[in-house]
Amino acid sequence: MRSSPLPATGSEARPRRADAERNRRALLAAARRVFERDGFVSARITDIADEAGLAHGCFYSHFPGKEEIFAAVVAEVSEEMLHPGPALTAPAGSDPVAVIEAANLAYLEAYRRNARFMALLEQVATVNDAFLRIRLLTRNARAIRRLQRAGLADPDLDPDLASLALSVMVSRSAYAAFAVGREPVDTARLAATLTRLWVNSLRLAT
Amino acid sequence: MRSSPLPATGSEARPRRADAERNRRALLAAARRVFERDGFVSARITDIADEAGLAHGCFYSHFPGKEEIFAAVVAEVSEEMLHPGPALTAPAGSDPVAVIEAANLAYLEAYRRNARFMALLEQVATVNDAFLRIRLLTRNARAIRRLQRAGLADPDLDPDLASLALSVMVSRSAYAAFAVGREPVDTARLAATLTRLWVNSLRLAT
Amino acid sequence: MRSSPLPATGSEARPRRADAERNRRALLAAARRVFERDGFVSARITDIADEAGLAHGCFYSHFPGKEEIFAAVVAEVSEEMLHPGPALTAPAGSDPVAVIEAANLAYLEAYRRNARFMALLEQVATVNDAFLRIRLLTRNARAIRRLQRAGLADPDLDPDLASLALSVMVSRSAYAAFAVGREPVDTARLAATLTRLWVNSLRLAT
Amino acid sequence: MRSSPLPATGSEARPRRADAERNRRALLAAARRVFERDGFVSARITDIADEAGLAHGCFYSHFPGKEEIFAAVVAEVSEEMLHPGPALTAPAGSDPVAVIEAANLAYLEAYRRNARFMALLEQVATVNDAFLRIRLLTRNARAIRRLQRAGLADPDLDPDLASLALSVMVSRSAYAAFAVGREPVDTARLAATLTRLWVNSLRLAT
DNA sequence: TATGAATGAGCCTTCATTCAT
DNA sequence: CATGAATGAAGGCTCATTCAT
Repeated sequence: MRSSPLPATGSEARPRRADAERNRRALLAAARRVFERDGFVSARITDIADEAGLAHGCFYSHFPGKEEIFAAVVAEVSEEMLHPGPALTAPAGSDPVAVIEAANLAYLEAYRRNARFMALLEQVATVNDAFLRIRLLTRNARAIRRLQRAGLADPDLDPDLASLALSVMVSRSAYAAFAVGREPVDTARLAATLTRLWVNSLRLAT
Repeated sequence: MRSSPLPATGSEARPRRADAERNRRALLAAARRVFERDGFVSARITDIADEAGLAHGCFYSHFPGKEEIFAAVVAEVSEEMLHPGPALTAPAGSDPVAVIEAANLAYLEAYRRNARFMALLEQVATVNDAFLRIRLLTRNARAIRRLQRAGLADPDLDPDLASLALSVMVSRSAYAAFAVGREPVDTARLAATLTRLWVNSLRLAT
Repeated sequence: MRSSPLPATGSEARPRRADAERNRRALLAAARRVFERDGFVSARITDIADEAGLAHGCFYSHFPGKEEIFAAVVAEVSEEMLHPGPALTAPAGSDPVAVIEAANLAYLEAYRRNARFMALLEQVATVNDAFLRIRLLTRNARAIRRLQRAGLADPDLDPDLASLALSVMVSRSAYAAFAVGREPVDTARLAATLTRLWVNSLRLAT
Repeated sequence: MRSSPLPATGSEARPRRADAERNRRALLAAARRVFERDGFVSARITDIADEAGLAHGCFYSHFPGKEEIFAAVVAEVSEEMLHPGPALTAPAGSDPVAVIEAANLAYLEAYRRNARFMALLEQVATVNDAFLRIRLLTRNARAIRRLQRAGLADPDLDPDLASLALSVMVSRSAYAAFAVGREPVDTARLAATLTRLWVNSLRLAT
């Protein structure tokens, strides 16, 4: 795995650095595999280092501890999983149903790709994580309010609670379908169902 | 890990000494408090025994280990939490919306009462648990199919996926509202919102 | 062993006492079985009491601890196993070879009957036990000296060391044959061999 | 209890750090002292590590548990104690009595050097150990048969049983003399006695 | 930085012994 | 005396973290 660095002419600094970065990446990738396989609690520093082909003592040159490397893996995965539900903030004039369906489909596909790690996230989710979602919920709630004012959505719904409920409906359905269930689920069919439930529930004019 | 997930509660109900039963109950109550406070993994046998006012060695006279006492606490809580979503199988002739609202409200109230422990359960939930819910989902899916055939529900919905989505919408909203969120949530208002979303999403004739 | 004293007039004294003695015997018998099955170290007070059909707390009404009940079992078995080798102190005029053979045979038979417990004894044998044997050895050594003086035994042998060697030859052969070996050993044949070795080794005039 | 009775000593002979090997040796030496002092059962991992000047956690870097380090000590001692009795398989033409005496003396000396640990071995001896000796016994039994056929040994002896008896006579005399007895025993004198008993008992032509 | 041996806090579990009933 | 629940000392083992090389 390791490439032998160039002989000591005088330039050991650069290959050293390159090795370090490579090892850091190896640890991250190994951590993801180990976390997915063993869960957060059972994952051991030693296992992560072993999986990366490094001595366990080396781990601490790159990460202060298990929580931190977990956070780093979360950050990696989060790039694909930013949106826990379809954003209703599409440009004016676009078909809102199509927008919702596209967002749902994108989310479900991303979830499916990262299903093992997302399952892990659900178990480790802490209060902090939950509050991170609040912004998204607020954004969705604002969109629902706008639709209500425009006479396009059921005016009897509480925008905040409806936003919450529909958001968790999508994310938790993805969890049930991809992280827990064993039988393969037709992603498009699930996306279509979620979109229709969403549209129906808001009584979006179609 | 260990064999019997649910210790036989019935057969040991009549112990030789009343003290023994009292201490068993004390351990159960203490375990619930400790689990809610520290989570399953961090909970220590010693803490549970301490919380119950007993020596830690005594713990093993009543439960084989941490998993078993956890299962016993789960069994206790489960009596209140049997229904993860509103059952659509109300007696014919009753107002379906009222039925749904009543079921939702009952579920949310029960969830709120046991919120701390339910939050714990979500984190410890295993694949097995998920499959236990399938029966309920199947029942709900059947109800949706029946309504569709009767022309009372949106015929374009996939009954199985819709059943899943609405079920997790309710349970996960409860989790977000009572187990994670800090601000008190108006249970009635949440129940009303969930019911309306449910009715709307199925396009139940009202 | 102990005779039950006269009852105190007409009360519960007699059955109580009788019960106590019966339980003491039950514990002794149970202890022997448990020791033979599990060895001294692994034997637990609880197991002995269970085997006797008594509560473990009851054990301490009869014996102070594990060592003491073990000693009591040893005492029981010792009644059959007093002689670790053939005594050479037969009445004058009797055939010495016949005496040796009879003694060996008796010892081997007794060993075979108590083989499981004797095996245990070998493992638990302490320095103290060893010194208990010294008297027997001294007695045998005296006999050898007498035979040497009478010109009936090899005068070049050290009587003390020969006594020791021949004694352990018999007892350890019994151990190997009955306590360790799995195949059944012909006791008579072993006795005959030991006797012949003994006679030969002392060069007893035959 | 655990799987490998003898840890591979050869493959780990060249550790990355010389310290590791030194500490492994320190643990072995410490274990021998602790086992001799406290016996197998009472010996604690902590004591062994303390005796070696190491933290107890470090023990597990070198040995999986108590049984394994004991086996390793046994292996060490066994190099000196391979022969539980004099081998009768001397080259033709050599004086058989001298051969027996030399073998006995060598065995007794080795036993004396390792007396404390041999005493321990006797107590921990299991059925397995006993069967390991069978080969040696078989070899001796063959030698006795050969002597009998050559008219040089008592033809009335059962070769197998005699072989067993004489073997245990030697090993158990060593035990009595060096492991149990407190008074110093003259090794040469004991060897001479055992040899004479051996020669006499087989009626070896001298 | 990489290595991997050493450290030691921490937890689980067993079981002899006590003691109230 | 019998009972069996409670006690708590004792020891095994794990594993995150440190550190000398």
